[in-house]
Amino acid sequence: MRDYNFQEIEKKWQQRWFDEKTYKVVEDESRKKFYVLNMFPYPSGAGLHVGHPLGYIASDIYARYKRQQGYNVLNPMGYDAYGLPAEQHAIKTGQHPEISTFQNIDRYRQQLDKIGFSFDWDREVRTCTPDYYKWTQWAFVKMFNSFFCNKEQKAMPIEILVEHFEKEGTGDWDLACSEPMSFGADEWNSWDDKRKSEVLMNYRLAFLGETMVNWCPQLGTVLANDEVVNGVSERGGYPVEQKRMRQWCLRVSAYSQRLLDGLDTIDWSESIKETQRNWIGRSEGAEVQIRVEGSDVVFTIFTTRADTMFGVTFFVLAPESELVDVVTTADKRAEVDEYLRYVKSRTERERMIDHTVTGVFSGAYGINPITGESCPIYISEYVLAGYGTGAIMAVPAHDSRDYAFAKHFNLPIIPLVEGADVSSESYDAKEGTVMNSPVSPERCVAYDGESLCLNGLSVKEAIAETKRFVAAHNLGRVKVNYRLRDAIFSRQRYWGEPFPVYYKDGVPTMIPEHCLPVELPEVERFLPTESGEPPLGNAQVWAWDEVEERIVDKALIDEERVFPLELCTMPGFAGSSAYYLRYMDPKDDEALVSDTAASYWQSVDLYVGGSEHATGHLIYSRFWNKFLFDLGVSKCEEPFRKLVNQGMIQGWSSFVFRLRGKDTYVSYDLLEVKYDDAAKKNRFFYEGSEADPVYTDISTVGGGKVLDVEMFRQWMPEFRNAEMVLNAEGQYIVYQAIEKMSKSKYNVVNPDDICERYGADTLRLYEMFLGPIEQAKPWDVAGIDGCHRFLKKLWQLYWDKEGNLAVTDSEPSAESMRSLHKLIKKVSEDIESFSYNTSISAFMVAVNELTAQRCRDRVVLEGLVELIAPFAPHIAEELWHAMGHGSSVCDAPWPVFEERYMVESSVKLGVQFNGKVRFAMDFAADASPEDMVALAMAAPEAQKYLEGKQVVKTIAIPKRIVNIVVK
RNA sequence: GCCCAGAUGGUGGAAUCGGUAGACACGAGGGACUUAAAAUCCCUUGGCCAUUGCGGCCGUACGGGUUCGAGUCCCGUUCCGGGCACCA
Repeated sequence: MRDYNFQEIEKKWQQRWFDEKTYKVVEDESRKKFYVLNMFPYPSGAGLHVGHPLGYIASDIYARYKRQQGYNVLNPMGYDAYGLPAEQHAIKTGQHPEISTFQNIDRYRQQLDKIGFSFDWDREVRTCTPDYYKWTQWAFVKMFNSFFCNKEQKAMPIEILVEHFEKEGTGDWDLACSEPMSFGADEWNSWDDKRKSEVLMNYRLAFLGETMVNWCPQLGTVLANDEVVNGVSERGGYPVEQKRMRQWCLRVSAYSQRLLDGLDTIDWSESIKETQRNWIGRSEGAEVQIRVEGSDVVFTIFTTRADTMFGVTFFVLAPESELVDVVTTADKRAEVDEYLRYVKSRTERERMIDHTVTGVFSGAYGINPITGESCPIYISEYVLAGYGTGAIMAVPAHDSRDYAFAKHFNLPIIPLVEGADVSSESYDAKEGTVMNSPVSPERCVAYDGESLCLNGLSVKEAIAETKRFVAAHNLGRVKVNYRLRDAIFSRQRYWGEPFPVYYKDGVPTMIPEHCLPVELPEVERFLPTESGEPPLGNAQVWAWDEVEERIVDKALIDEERVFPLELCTMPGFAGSSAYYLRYMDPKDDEALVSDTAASYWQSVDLYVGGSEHATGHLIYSRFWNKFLFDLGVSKCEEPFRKLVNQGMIQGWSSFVFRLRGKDTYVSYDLLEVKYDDAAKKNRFFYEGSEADPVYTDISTVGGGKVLDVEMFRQWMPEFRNAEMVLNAEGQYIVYQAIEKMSKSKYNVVNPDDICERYGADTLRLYEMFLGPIEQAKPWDVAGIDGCHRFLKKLWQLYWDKEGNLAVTDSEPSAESMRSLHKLIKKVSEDIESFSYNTSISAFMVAVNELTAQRCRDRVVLEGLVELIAPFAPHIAEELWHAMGHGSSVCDAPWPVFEERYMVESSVKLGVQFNGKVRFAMDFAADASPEDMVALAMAAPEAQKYLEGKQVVKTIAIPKRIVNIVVK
């Protein structure tokens, strides 16, 4: 017997793959390409845990499978190296974040190398290196120099817009913008450069905008919408407040429709597409102009329920709306100001949780253009400034929020749908027949002799009719609104891409493309400056010399040629938005990606990563790609054709219980557990005194939740002299809970330890065997022995008792060939559908069958190695070479399934009577339904079901089923 | 509240087209080998009844329906997970 020495085998082949650059890939027009990509990791200080490789293994299997099928497979890896943890580490230790980041990257690389991935490391990218972020800055400059035409639905160079303005002013062009503007050519031509640049800012895809932002005081920076969860920061959980600030933004909203439409063309899970659809939040409606009574002021409201205009009893403005100031009457000023102060005092989180009705009357009235009636204008925080126009018409009968407001302020409620009972709640459904629209003919204004009447129509018809009426008589327009907002692109941080921007007389100006990259300057301190500037304010050499085109000392700033540079840096998603394009051509100095490389690789065929990026990276990346597609750089409208979301692997956290104020720890089974309703958690008591749960490292806990007391005492000094209260069996039982793997929870399982003990191939197999790839599951080491045993059995197929290769060139038996081809079929199908867990089961069955058959035939055993190679590449490589092959098994052809080996002379089928299976019997494989029925009825087992009964019906499907219905 | 995805043994999970439910693995129990342990191998393992007779009944969250036949399709209910949420 030859032992399966996995440590030796894996070390040997990993070295060979490295030395021979087995996984290096080059463009080759003669072969079909396939692009596999993992979401690249942020290299954290905690290193890799067993959850990280899950997706990498799944995609590696697919990549290796495709390569064996003859595809030219691109399977790169890199690092998302900019991030907050490295900066916070730097603030704490004074060490430059680049040092700790690069250390972490080295550690990741070592850990990844032990698992045997087929990455082409020559294509590695790191978002924090200047040769990489040069292209992040470049894309930003391109966005700055672009506008978006709504009619063409694409980005175009800003020069075209300037030319248009010079000739026609705004004209009839429909443009994506921050604020709608209207001016003539004369007006434009009369403006100075500063004014022109301000106006252009309204249209640029990367623009400096004065907007409400999520400001996080604790982090000292603004955050994008997807970085704020439940009103607190995603990282750290700090409160977030709304603040008006001048920030760089990306006009992601311009691409709303394309981002939505693209979802129908890509192979992503329905749930993640739905998440993105929600996030984009398209709603079709109408904008209607409302004139303020007794003045020329006109404001616009947005509604999706145009049909309810006859039920409007008041209007509401968002407290942040500029209109508040305009409409408020003198006598209400004090009240309104007080209300605005109250709104400002509330945090985003308070506003989200607490929905009590608040608001104030502005003193003004708006005229409903349909009824001609005046309704009071209120100000309330339930109307959001950032959506629609920041103003609404309130229809309490058919909107629950308006209803609550109307009840609170005693405003009238007019029902508009037949049979709707609005005595205790609003009727929000868009169903039913419209009435009261109008109540009487005189309560309706005629335009050009036509007045609106909706009575008798269905709600849906009424919506369409009102939209038509409003548009036809210039009372407003049909409008599509999106919830998706522009991305705030500035971060008041150090460890990120610097902006290629300087301020010339306060006008933001791009640094010329040929001067990129603008490298991140050195600073003394990574904290904001004393005057409150972002950390880059600490940099001394941080000013732009326009004549010499280089970065110079700040002290040289003058009015002619040296100007201050932007102090903010770009957010985390900047570097991760186009990295898949850079992998195609990572060393190119002339372009983000060369035209040839982009044309060859097109887009990512398979993208694997976590679903937590659904509203962040996966939206930004699609936006970024669409922009680059408009530029002609990217060759595909969508960057990721197929997306697979791997589930998180959770850890088992273990707790011991410390008596409050003592160094005594009580076994879990001795405690009394009480549920505290107020705190919504369990509390634990021992002999009347309370015990607090304390994390203990999972390595201190053995099977059966028994704590190794000695190990526990040695684990941390604070437990050295711990007194342990044991149960009757003399054991200390811990409490365990499933949580996300995290360093601070001491529940991290490290892949290195598994590789050490069982080998990388076992780890790969086991992670895939754990269950469906998309599903979250706790890491449970218990099952790993099964996968390890399987590899040992596989190994034994190839060696005889003396340890020599046992493979022979004999003619394989029909049953061995059947076992093999059954496996080929199953595994090929499973890989295509990412059902790796079931293909591993199929391998186990096949190996058991071949062992029982004492199969030694080369044809079968080589086929087996070819099939297992993507899953367990090390053992496959070893066996492949042992069987006399010189080249790597990763270039071995993928076996082709042949139906002829599956042919069986007979099939075993269940025979049913009245739909229940009663017995099984053999039928000829080509038996006709009639023969099958006859044979089944003649069988001795059948007699007791036929006895005294009449056959009503027979159903027989060859190779499937025989059913006989009797009565 | 709206949208999406789920619920199968002690556990992870199979059943890909409506056709023998529980593959495969873990755990558990029993046995072989061994001084012993580890390793390895064999048997049993959804529930209940019968187990000196090869068998019977029930069973895929719950209640209905379609069908010769339903884990799978349809209607309703409950529960768990995820997303969105004063978005007009």
